[in-house]
Amino acid sequence: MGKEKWVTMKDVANLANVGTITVSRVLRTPQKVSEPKRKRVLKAIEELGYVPDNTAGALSSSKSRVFGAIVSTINDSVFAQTLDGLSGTLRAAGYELLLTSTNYDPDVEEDALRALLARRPDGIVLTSTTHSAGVSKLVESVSIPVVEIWQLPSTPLDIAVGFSNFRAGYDMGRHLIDGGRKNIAFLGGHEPKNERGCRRRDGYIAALRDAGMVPITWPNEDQDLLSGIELGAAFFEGCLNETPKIDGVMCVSDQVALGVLCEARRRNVEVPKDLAVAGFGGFEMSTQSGFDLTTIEVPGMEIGVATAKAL
Amino acid sequence: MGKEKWVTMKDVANLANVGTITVSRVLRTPQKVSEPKRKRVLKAIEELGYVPDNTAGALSSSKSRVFGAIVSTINDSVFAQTLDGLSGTLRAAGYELLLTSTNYDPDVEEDALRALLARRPDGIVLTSTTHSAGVSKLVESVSIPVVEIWQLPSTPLDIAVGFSNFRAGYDMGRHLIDGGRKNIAFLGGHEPKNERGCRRRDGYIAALRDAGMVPITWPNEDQDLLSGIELGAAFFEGCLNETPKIDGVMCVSDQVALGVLCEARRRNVEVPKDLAVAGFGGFEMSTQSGFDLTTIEVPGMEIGVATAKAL
DNA sequence: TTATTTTTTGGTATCGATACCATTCTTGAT
DNA sequence: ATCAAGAATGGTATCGATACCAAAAAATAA
Repeated sequence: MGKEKWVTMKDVANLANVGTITVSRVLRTPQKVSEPKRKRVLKAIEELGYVPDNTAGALSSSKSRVFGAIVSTINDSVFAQTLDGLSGTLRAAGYELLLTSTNYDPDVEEDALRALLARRPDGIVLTSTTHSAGVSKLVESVSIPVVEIWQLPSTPLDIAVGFSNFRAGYDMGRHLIDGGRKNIAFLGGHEPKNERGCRRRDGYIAALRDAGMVPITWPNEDQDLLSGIELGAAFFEGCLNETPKIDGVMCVSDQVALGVLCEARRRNVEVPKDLAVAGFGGFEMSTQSGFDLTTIEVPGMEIGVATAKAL
Repeated sequence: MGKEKWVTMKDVANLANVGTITVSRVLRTPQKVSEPKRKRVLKAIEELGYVPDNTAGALSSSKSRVFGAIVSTINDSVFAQTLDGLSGTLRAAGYELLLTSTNYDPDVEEDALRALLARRPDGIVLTSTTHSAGVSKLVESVSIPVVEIWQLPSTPLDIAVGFSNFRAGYDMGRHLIDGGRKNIAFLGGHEPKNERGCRRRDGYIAALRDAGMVPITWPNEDQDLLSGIELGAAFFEGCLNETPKIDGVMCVSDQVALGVLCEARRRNVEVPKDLAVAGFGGFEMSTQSGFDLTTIEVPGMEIGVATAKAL
């Protein structure tokens, strides 16, 4: 067993002695079918173990009940939260999520988008806001909702759900300044691939400039590595070597911030007395006791849910 | 702009002055089409911005080029790694990943599976190994490959890729015993929903029994909360109150282990002098300096890749 | 009772691409 | 020059569900 063909709607219709269309209606608009027939059909479905074929349905109704999402990486707790929220909400509404990750590679984005569009999704979620010309063109030629999340772009393609990274960076900068820190550095975020991180850095720079302070950023060369704990430690080390009097650091992410905390401990730098550390992301660890880490929490779940509703 | 219908294969065929089937061949089996025609077709595709409709293709060829995955949660770095590997490998081969998360709820699994099957995927990936009768029945009636990952089940449904959680728990238990620890506790893992964690605990228990030691587990009541850092701290606190002489703890996950480390720091318990801490998962943080945490790394990426290859 | 509306039901065309078969065009061998 | 074998190409049926329209049945009004 297990090698038979799929049971079709016709099989169900035959067994229940009704037209195929009636079976379709039992599944999509049950209120339009009379009680006795509906029961017969449901019984037949149960008996045959019928599983509807959505690809066929999508073809004729041009409603695939699938949403496509393109994320830079799944391996990031905040993205993951967003996706969990998105996927849960969508499934509750009878939709499924088709997921693709690009690993921060914009070239991949276009391919991924093509592949996604080939499935004729009812909507698309993008998590980056700098798009190649090809991507923009594709998106424009499509008549389905496109939601950009995680950063409010200046020129949204269609719909956007999220928050301003610039603003987040600015606010955190102010927070440290208000806390009396004199030499505040920003770690990470020079990677041109991480658009959102760069925006936060820009916000930080603006905050310091507005306060008449000198921004210190590290690293200042193009950097291929993604943010991680090890990187955080390395960044901090490098930054300290250059500017030893740092008393506050703001990190592009919580992971980097944790790296800084580790390195600080190793060097016997007391947090928060000698050093204030700020992160970003609301990574679970950060909010837990034992660490003096200020962080900006991102309501990932909420963003996911809001996105789903927007669609 | 943006509101027209989709360009179809026929449009392309007309423009290029060939039959629709030729267009199809240019995309699927280019070597069967002569050079000049192929060029004409490609040019027409480019010009019209044609994006093939895979739902239609899936219908006629019964090959959807989509794989379905059901995971308990995306919000777990190891799952995320696995999914990243899986998705990347699949996309390279021209497949897409349809993702669903169940939040550890077995009732949801069956619904999710149904919804997935409705898309007629070419294969399915499951990350739990205890299935409801409905799930098993569905899987058996299907003639596509089903891969169970992350735990080797005693009676695999179809294909299984992964490792033995029991063995992992046993080995870690031995490791602590060999390290000279006398009072080793296992934290977490009593949640009946987390099958894999329970297996690791069983392994731990077996290791201690084999060494003539008394296993200590905590908590011992059913526990709905999932593993997290905060929980780790709470577990450790509770466990210490009951059995103060603990000198080694083994945690169901790295998150829990980190919680223990935080709590230990707060109580001035020195790690690893007074206390050895072991985790599970290869969570990035764990392997980083600043913490004396032994962990079992799970090659998530490799599992993902291996799974993709198995399909 | 008859006319009229409303509900229920089924037939048939259709969505867009691919499988299968038939046809035409090459190319090389005899 | 003639034929065979193979490559290139197109026509048509098909996948399984839904849209659309028409027919039948039931309910309501006159």
